[in-house]
Amino acid sequence: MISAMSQQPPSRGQRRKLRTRMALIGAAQEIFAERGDLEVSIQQITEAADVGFGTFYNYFSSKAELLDAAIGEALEAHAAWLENLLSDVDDPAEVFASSMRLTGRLVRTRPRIARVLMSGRGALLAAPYGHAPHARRDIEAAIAAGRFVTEDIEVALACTAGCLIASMQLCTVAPEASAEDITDQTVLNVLRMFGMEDTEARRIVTLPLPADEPPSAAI
Amino acid sequence: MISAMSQQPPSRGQRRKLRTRMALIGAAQEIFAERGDLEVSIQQITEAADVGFGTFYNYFSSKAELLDAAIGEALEAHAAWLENLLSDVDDPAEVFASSMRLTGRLVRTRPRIARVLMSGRGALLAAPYGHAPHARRDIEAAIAAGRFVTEDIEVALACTAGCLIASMQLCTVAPEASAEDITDQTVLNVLRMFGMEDTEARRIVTLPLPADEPPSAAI
DNA sequence: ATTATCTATAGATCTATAGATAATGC
DNA sequence: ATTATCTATAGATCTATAGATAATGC
Repeated sequence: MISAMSQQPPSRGQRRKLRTRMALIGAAQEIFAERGDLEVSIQQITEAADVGFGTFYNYFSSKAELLDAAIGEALEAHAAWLENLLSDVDDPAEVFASSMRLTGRLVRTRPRIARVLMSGRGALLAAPYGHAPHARRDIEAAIAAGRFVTEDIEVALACTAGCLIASMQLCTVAPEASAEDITDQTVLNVLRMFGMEDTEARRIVTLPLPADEPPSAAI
Repeated sequence: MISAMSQQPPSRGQRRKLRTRMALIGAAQEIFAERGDLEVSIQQITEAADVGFGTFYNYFSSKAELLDAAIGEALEAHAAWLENLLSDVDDPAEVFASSMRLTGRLVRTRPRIARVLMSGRGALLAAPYGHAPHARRDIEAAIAAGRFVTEDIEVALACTAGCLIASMQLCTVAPEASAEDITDQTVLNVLRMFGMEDTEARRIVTLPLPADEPPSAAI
């Protein structure tokens, strides 16, 4: 493939293209996070991204296409961020729980990316990319290690995503509530759902979390 | 209040107004269920509802207002349907579980209303109307009866809604899967989340359900 | 007579493209 | 010389309203 052959560092032009693309995606993420929907004109998007109107069509052929790219980018950045923060944790149950706890806290620490993850058309743990495959792998490893019990892993994954997104929405509508408390309570509920005994579940949701660095400069 | 004073049966004109209003709401529900969003012109809505274009503005001043009314109507109809079907069940844990099991099955039996409930801006169990207050009351009664254990009822309600909606979405993307199995597995997970012991939880999710009559003629 | 509904349309968008300008690569 | 970006605009929407028509109530 051409991309595998050209191992040159990206030229100035390629960097410029990437910057323009990310400006459009970033503007879309911001608008999507604020209004929950892309009910804006392409002109408003290009203005927010500070690029010429016609430039939009050099990158995307419709608003929906930009929206998909914006959600996909947020999911990938989120997965990479978690992967990086938790790379040295061995216990899959702990990786699973800490990933949820870190994600829930984003509602306060990085509200825009949190809103994209929440809305993201329910793709947070259902998509075949982003963090979803990691979460599935953690659940399977925890089952193999005898730490989780569940009958159907697809249903378990859906319930996990549903609990997390719903509790993030709860944090959003109650701005004065503690997102840490709500999130950790949610994770405790999920661990109980997986048949984990109470003392061990409580230990896992009170472990110290790694320092929360922004997932990417994009959003 | 005037509405309390006028106990006359509705006149022909009032019935006509209600019909027109419900035609608009029904068309919006249908379109919303199909596309997941109201990205349609008012003209297309009025055409689907088979009313004149200008009539729209006799009832709603914007598309968003119609959308809110459409979601609210679906939530109310759904709550009334469950209330009616389960009115003679005493055990709150059973009412709670059967409500979830009936709702999940709507994905197959009444896909349009199911999609409105799923999308409904996460309001299925978070709104101050519809089925949400009933579910909260059932959880509280089950706690009082010592059948459920949970630390925070708001979080518990959010997790319940999240699991149900996520599993309904799972049923939607896997049309060949058994919605009964997925839904009952989900309810089992939720009951486990509420600290219910396994044998009792399994008994409750295998109880016979009342016959599934449509919630209303509107959708 | 009153009230709801329909038809027609003005004015305000919004999209997609064509052609001009600016930046990059050799 | 090539490629990306910008500006300007034609054509196609879409919204909101005004005025005409049809249905209801007395």
